[in-house]
Amino acid sequence: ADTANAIDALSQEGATVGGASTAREGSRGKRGVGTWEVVVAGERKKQQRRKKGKTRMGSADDNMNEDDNEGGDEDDDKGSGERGSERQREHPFIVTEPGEVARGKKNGLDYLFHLYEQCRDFLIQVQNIAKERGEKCPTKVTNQVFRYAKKAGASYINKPKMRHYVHCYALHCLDEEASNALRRAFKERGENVGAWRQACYKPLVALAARQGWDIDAIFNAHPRLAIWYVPTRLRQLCHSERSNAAAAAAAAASSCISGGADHLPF
Amino acid sequence: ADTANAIDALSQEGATVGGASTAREGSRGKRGVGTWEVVVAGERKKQQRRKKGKTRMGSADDNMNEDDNEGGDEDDDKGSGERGSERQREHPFIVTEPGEVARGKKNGLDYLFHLYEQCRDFLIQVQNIAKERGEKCPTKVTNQVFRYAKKAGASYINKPKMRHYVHCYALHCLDEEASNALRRAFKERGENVGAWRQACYKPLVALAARQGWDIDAIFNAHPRLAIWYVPTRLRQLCHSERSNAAAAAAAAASSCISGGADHLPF
DNA sequence: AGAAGGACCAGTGGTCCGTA
DNA sequence: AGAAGGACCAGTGGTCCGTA
Repeated sequence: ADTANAIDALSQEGATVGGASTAREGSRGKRGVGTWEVVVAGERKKQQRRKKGKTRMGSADDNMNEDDNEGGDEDDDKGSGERGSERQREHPFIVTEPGEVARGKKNGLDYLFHLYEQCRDFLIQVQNIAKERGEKCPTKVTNQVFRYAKKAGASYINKPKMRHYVHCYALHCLDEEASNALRRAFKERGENVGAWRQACYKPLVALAARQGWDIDAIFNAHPRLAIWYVPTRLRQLCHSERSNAAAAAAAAASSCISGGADHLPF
Repeated sequence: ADTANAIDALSQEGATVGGASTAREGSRGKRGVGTWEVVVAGERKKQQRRKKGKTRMGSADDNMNEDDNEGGDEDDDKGSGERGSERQREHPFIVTEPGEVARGKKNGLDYLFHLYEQCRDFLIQVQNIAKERGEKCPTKVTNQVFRYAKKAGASYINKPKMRHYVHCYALHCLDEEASNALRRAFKERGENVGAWRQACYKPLVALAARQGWDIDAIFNAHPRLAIWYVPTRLRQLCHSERSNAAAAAAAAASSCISGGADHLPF
């Protein structure tokens, strides 16, 4: 449901930002999640692939039949212009409301969340290949999945970025209302993405408090979230907040037992 | 049930092999699974600990309160004899019947399986510490667990050994009748441990065939087995055997359809 | 300044092979 | 020879910090 929503939002963004985007649509559209990529590709220069010496073999991320290397239905690394040019970075994110299109050289939060859905698609593909081959099958988005995504042409997906915003995606999955409200509030106040990202922790910790503090269980209970590692920072916040809550509860109980606040006041 | 059985068997073995074993019983017995260790310790020389330069901090395997470093209720590394002597290896395993005591400088298979139960105990301790501290909590017997076991004094537990025999333990868990029968047969024929170990694969693959070939699901469905990684070799055997079975089934269907065996006979 | 991501690092899963 | 396990190695999870 929200995936379709995100794609809708971006197809608009595509119309707004687009331009030279149709050129790569053929090769990118194959995976069925092509709409977003086109937009970004419109701004992105040809990436130079940095092949290391060794060619690893035998894992699900290799031997992607002909989707790898552009399949030949388009110009590939050598043979076209812009050979020496560095790959452009993705546009930075800005805080957008749900459904809102980012203007200028920016990306919106619907697009951010859509990247998580794409990673899920890539994971499912890696899992299917692994099962077919009788190899061990990842349950999480691992390095292997990021490598697979890159080989599949989704060069705008990378581990540091995805890990950076996992807890934001978690809030979006677990309490979309709260997530949407937070986005609107931070957009209104003109906050930057970093501030919004920081603010996502608090409602998540509150949610964990209501559900017994087990943040791993909370992630695992949600099918789209279960494939993501719980971020260290979120785990730490839940832990220390639980300790605080327990200490406060103990203090309250103690003051109750002693019949007032005049006995061991800390 | 079978753990108690194993411990019974060993307390006999202790009486047989024992001797200088009581000396370490105090420090080893703490964990409640001390009986086996005593036997082995009777033959083992003081181990010299090889402390590497860096002292890692902050994980559940560190800071074992005073169980570490022998707690001072006995002589520790420095200060007693046998300082320079190398640690003795464990006695090699021999094929024993269920309940049978290994004679001489050998260990029996009940003892082998007991080591898996001990690892499980160590995992549970590591998990409890991790939960307490709000750190990520292992679901499998990881390097961290082996490190913890070593620090807890169980120096006879090591990763290569445990991984080597996992599938033997799996058969013991999943079909104890078949496992026992195999042990008796191989003991009778005077086979060595390597031959018995190899032979454990076949009944496991047959069991997997009956349950839809998903060896991961089979491991995960068993509470004591779920904490062990599926051995690569076992996974490979299940995969290739499934392929063979599928090919055979296809050939049978094909010969059925063609009404005989005169059409594409391979 | 705020942000994206290449690249590094400590510790992992896996098991080989020098050892006894 | 058969077997135990120290120690190595490729690829992991995690994220810093040089880059734009």
